[in-house]
Amino acid sequence: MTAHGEDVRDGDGRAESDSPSEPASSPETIEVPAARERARAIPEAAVARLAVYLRVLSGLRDQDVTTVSSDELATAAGVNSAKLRKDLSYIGSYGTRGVGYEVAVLIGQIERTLGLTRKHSVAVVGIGNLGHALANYGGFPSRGFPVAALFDLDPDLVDVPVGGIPVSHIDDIVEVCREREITIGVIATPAQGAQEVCDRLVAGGVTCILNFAPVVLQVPEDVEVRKVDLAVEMQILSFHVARRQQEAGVAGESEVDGADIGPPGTGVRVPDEFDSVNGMVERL
Amino acid sequence: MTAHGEDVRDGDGRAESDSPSEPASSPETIEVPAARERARAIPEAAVARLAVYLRVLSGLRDQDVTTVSSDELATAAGVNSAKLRKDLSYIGSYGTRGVGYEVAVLIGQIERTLGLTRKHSVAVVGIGNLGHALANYGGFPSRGFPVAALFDLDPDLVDVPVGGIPVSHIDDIVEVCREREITIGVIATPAQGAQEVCDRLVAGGVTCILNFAPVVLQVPEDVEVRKVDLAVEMQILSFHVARRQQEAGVAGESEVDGADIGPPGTGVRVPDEFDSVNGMVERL
DNA sequence: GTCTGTGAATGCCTTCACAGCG
DNA sequence: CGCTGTGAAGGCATTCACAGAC
Repeated sequence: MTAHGEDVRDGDGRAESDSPSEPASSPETIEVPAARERARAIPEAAVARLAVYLRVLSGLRDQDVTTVSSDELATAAGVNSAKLRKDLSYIGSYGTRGVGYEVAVLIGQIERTLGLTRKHSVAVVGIGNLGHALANYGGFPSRGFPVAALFDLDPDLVDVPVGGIPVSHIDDIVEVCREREITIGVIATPAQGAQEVCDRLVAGGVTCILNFAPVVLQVPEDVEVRKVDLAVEMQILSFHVARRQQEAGVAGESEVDGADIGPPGTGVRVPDEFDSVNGMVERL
Repeated sequence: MTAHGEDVRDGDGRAESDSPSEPASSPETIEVPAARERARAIPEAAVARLAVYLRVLSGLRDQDVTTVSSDELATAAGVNSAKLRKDLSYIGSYGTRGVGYEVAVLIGQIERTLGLTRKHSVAVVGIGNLGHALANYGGFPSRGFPVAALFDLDPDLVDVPVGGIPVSHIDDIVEVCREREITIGVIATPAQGAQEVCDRLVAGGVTCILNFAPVVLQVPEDVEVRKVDLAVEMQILSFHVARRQQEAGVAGESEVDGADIGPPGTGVRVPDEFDSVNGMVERL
């Protein structure tokens, strides 16, 4: 999403996803600006796939491919061609019957639809392992997502530049986000601080949040949250392993080696919460 | 949804998601073992949420809460109570009418359903930032996901222990996975090597893969893949920013500052591919 | 003939609403 | 009377299948 969805969407939802996210539809707005309102009409699931098509198309462009059919593109993106055509139809008719799509045109239209023609300044909160990675990644700024602010709680980290940007203290989230016009906040903190951080980001004018902390964030309805939860992903995989084993004959009920995780339910209390797959995201 | 999601992914998401993932239903199998076949019947989206409920329930247990109603649990998990009850109904009837659910019982049943009563040895491939984080995270082994193998291409890393486990060379994936009975493979490499790595994991007997590389992996149908794609997540958020701005009056068409990302379609070629949000996952 | 674009059909998931148990 | 469990209804998303442009 999401899978997870995404979902949600779920994901995911995906998706998966699928994955995550809660659309919250407002049926009060009447159809008026037609063309402008089009965005509204694109299903969440389709939006997620458009991003995938965009990546594939970029790859094709790099190989100097100028034209592609729905079948080729669909295969490369891992979907069937009917779905792909329907997805593309939401953003308009840019193909040529009997031929296919022009790669450059399609890239342009998808970028426009996804709002990638505009800069989206990003703030990363929680400069642990993942935070570091995000801050250092050069592909972000070049793709329209400049990382413009970093935050952490640790005084030892404050003012230390990571990926060229000095880390600010969490207490300054609101004012720094306001100043630097941050639109997207990435929460890479442990579970405990996440809601607090989220509140501050929202107070600082951030309307979109990507949450790696294993908590369900409470936000006003005009704020969009997407969640990436490794614990959930692992457990979904676990479910599929289990299912497959059941199917493949009850005989295969091998408990691997006696090493049980402890009687579920009453079981041995585990250090703490899968909670933090996000602990993994903590200080290195 | 991420949500995987997909999304499933999404939604997701997704699924979800939402996200990600492709169920691939086989309608040939006839209903026979009823109870055993139950797992089959649980919707993918519900499985993702069960993992969320499990986390919330663990939190409640830690606070010594012994009983919880569908309403309380639903609120804490960020879903509505009808959905939660339906999800729980897929795994059986463990509530008490007029009262609610016993926390311990529910935890046990969800763990059983998700196959968490069994160990799932994990291999992490690509010991960059994210790989490091995963290898170091103590919550994995304690929750039934022992990280039992690490792989990287870099000779400088081979034999260096990370999180207590020495890194093996990518060339040895097949035999090491066989030996250590790895069931879940996590791909945290850049895009280029991902398919190759995936093939080796599969050859080594891995049936479930969590993929962080921005590529659509090709796998046999008996292998389950979940994808986590930051690029997609960011772009979905971007879409929502764009949509919101359109809604909030056309006037607000502020291009922030003239800094465009370059004419989409024909645009300035960007370093390379959002491709690797995964670059972020590369060597620190 | 090829391949896109799209109404119509199908199937999945969510939501409703209430019967039934404690 | 409260809260669970669940059939039935409704809403989305995917898939089908074909008309129409090239």
